[in-house]
Amino acid sequence: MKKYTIKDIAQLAGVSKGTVDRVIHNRGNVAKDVEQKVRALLEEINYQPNLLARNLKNNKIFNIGVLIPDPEIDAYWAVCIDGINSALAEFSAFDVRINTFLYDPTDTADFLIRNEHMLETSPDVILMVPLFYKEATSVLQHYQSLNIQVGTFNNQITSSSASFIGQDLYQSGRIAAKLLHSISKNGDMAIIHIDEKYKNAVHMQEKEKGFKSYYADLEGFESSILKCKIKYVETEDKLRDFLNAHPNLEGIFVTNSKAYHVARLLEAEHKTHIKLVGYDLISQNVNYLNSGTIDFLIHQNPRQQAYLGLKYLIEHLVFDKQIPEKFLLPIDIINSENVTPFLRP
Amino acid sequence: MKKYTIKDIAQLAGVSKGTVDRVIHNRGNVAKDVEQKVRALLEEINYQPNLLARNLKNNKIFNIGVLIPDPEIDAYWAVCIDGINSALAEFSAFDVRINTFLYDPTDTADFLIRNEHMLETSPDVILMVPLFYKEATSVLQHYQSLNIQVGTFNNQITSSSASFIGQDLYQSGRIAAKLLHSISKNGDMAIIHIDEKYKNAVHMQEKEKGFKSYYADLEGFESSILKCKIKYVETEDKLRDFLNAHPNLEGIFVTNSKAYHVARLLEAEHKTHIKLVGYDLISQNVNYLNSGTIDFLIHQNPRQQAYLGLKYLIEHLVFDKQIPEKFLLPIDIINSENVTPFLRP
DNA sequence: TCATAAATTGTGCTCGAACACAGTAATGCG
DNA sequence: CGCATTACTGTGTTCGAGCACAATTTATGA
Repeated sequence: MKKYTIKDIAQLAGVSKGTVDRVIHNRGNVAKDVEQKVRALLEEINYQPNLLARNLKNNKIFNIGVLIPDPEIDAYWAVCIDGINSALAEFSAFDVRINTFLYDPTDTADFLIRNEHMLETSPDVILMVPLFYKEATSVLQHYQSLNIQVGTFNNQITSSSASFIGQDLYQSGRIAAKLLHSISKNGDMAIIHIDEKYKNAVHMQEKEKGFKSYYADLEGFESSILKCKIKYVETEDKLRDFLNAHPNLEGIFVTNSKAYHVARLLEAEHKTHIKLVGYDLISQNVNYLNSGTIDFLIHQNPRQQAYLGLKYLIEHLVFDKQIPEKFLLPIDIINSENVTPFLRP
Repeated sequence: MKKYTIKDIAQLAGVSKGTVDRVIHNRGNVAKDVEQKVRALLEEINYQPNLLARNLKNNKIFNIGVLIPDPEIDAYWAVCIDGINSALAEFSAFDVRINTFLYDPTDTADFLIRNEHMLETSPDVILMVPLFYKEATSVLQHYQSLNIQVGTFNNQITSSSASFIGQDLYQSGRIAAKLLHSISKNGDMAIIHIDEKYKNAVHMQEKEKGFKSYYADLEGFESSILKCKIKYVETEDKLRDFLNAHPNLEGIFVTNSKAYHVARLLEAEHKTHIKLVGYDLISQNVNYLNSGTIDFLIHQNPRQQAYLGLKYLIEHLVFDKQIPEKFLLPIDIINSENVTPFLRP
């Protein structure tokens, strides 16, 4: 009934706990027959070391480096801080310290600078959002050569061996399509990419592919899928032109968190009959969700991504647990009626 | 930088660790001035005991009793077992044992019998699904008098002080209404209660209220909200009659996991144009979701409910953490495109 | 004043794993 | 054979909290 300890096994094998310990850690200096005997016993009773005792002894202060975009510059990242704090609170029993470094999500140079700063704190493991593919790739490679475990979220750097937590972007595009299809069957559909200052091109392309694949699979869909790329600065005018140029438009899919720009325009132009699906529960979007101009939002759950990322790293440090190489969160569909619980900290 | 230990505080206060320990645990026998001094120090440096060390010493085997409906009788509960196992795996570092007792969800007497069996294992804490209000109330009262902490999920027994994890049923009714409203605007709506053998009447009523409240808040909704109560045994015929009696029906809301019965009939009667929203990701429902006959399912997340319930109890036992009195999970909207990740174990 | 009780404080052991180091047995070699 | 080297094994300390018990100081009463 009670859990077996090293002492128990030593007794059963008729040796001392030192010997059992040597076997467990493959530290040699054990006679072959004794080793086999002990190993057989360990196997038989499925010995699990007491992690509390192990960790009590190795009472190391773990230092975790966190490198994420600055929420002051893009509010999307604010909830990540919550997620990180949740994970920290959960493991407050252990001596885990974090150093958070915020970088400007519009500035690749800043990313590299902050990364240098982080490196100076000599972190044991690292959690980061690798927004910039090229820069992140080399940075991640560097960490691999330093043998520092890195967890990433939001953006997957496929060239790297770092663990990743995020969502299936292709599938989320399909979900958007399914939602638009279920609320407006006949007219044209538009995919609108509103460019952010930093390159999220891969993100948006994946979503577009998913969106298109849904309609391609559909039998009997006669209307067309339009596409519109807009630079952040020219949003208003170009969007208005686009809307006027396509009077048959019935649904719009905005591939990032900027759906509120479209919503604002739809209200101004009295075209709120056009269905609108976007991403992310930032306050501007939620307002338009509640007013009915945005119909659905897809929740990328950055809070949970950060939380899980940190949790996996801590459990790896503290309990030697394996970090899943890739974990895709379920994709939440949000409308005005279920949004509230998703907003709480 | 390093975490403070009792020894550190003792040194700072110029006393022995025994005295500090007495202050921390209010065990008295400490001079008033010394106590104040130590207390001030504890406050100042925000002393947090090393939970590893604490738990290493108190190496007690915790015994958790779990009382839930038998998944063999109602498959809905199968995922709860997964959730429980997840929580156990997460805390495998601690000596936490569970004894699971499965009761027949159609049989109040069986609930009481299994409860007796559980009681015989003298559990430290209990996790249960209190399906039957009357029986559960008295059982919970008994546990309260025995000073055994109980966590409940799925069904809230308002008369009890046991902690509860579940969902806002009223709100989930509103969500169903919003979904149906967004995919079919003009025709009549029906709320269908398919009676299960056990009384989930409160559940279904709350959902109905929420559903109605959504349409009541709506301006310019002219059609009617119909209602249909069906006993499990008479499903087919009565449903068919109901459908034929209401040719203007455009949407159906099934208030429990039995939407697949309606879906089967809709397919048989070639009335799949009628929109259908139901509950729970059981395989029959998921099949109809994928075939398109069910449009949305609302996910009550029983797996997460069980997981969280057990997690809270374990953290209470192991870390003395407070158990939230009531925790309402966010309500997930599921369609055919986002269902897959929600099904994994 | 001194014995004794009461109040207060300090010491030392425990939990289980990890590891350093001491101890013992076996073998090699001149 | 004797001494050294290797091969193996056992002992004891550490981590931090908790608690029993010993030790010390202070108060009380005759």
